[in-house]
Amino acid sequence: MFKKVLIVDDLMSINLGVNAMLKNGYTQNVVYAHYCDEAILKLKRAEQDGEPFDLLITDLSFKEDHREQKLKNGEDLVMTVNMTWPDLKVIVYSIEDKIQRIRRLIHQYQAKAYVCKGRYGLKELEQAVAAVNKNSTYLSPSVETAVNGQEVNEIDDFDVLLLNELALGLSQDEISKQFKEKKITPSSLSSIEKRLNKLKIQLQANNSIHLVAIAKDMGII
Amino acid sequence: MFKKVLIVDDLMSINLGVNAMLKNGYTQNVVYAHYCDEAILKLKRAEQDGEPFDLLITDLSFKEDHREQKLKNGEDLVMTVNMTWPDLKVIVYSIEDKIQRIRRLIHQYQAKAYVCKGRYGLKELEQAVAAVNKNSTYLSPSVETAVNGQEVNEIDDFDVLLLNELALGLSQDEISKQFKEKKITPSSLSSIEKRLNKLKIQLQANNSIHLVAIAKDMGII
DNA sequence: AATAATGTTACGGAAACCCGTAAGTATTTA
DNA sequence: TAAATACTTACGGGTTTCCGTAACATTATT
Repeated sequence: MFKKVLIVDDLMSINLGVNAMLKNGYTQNVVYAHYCDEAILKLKRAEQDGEPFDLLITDLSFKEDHREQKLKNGEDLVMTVNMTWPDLKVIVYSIEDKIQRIRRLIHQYQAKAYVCKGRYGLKELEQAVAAVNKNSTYLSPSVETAVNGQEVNEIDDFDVLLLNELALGLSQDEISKQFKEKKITPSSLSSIEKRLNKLKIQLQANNSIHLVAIAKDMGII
Repeated sequence: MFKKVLIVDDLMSINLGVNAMLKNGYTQNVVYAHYCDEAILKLKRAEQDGEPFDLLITDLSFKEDHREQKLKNGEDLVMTVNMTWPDLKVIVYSIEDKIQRIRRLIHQYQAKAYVCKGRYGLKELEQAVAAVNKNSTYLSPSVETAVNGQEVNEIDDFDVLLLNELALGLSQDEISKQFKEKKITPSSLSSIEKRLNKLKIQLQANNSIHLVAIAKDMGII
């Protein structure tokens, strides 16, 4: 049983199903938030009142709105939550299926479960809640192997940064200079070439354009 | 009033809300399909039985499955429907917000309405159904201006083809040769360079990598 | 401490890209 | 039909990328 559960999702229709499931044996106290910023506020308030949440279920993608939001998406939210309330258990429930992003959520931001919205989404979410309730973790079968599989990729932060700059239209020379200014190593043109070459082999890209296209498809950038 | 409505969407939870809305004054006969191929079968069957559908509401993105599907996504479905049953009215209801794709759906495949899933999605969908019922059309406010606005872009099929080949990792020279084989004009390296140059100016890209990244973000490819 | 292994930087030449100019071809307009 | 316009192709040369080789620096191993 959970004492208090916070659900963050801007699409009402989905909340309904989740709510029914939770009320059916897992908790009596379900609170909703439709924006990430709103979620943070409710978490803070609950903490101040001495009745903190012990489970957070959140989507990843939120439609933008007229209201300015500090946290633009679920990944920002999970990151912030992990830094501020490291003990709060987090389940991500999203249509998103970019492996790299899911990896980040699980390994870097300590999310306890990741469930793909889909045909069997609700059923899987129920299993996820049960698992987290028992201090275990859960991953949708469709992403399980991909996330826990041996680190075939080994794409680190530097690689991601590099790919991002490339996708922003900077030349390799410009990236080199920029890295030197920001004291990011390695920064030589040669090293950048070498790193891109490694990535091209890993991701089986013919050239830099192909590389960025693949990286975008995989959700690395 | 509609005689028969087909809803295509693999996420049950969303269908519930839509169903409630429709039954509330628009139709008595709502049928569901969870796969695009299944939708086609039901459309054919209904036609054979002399009781064809007169409204189709569909999502765009479908999770893949163990079952092999000919039509992979909603865009394929809308295209096929438009070719096979040009009189069947189509409403697209999706989280997707890539302008170029929506443009294609409306102008090329004759979809009657496009509604963004979101905070006010159900409300907007209701307006869309009402509009289509009166032989009108409907677009979510958030995409309305973008779709109907003067063709700022002017990006044609050739441009899209070109960008696609580029994103697949072909060099400009390879693309030129391929176009010559396939009798696609213009095919000279020079023309391809020129066209890419035009696109870089239009989309404000620094180089080809940047160009492909932008095109992917905009949903052009 | 010496060696090995890995990571970073440097350099040179071939290939690809970028960009301007201009000639040739097709279409439109007067 | 002739002139004007737009489109396609060709070419040259500077820039960037690509790829191999190799020197230098740092870390790990024995």
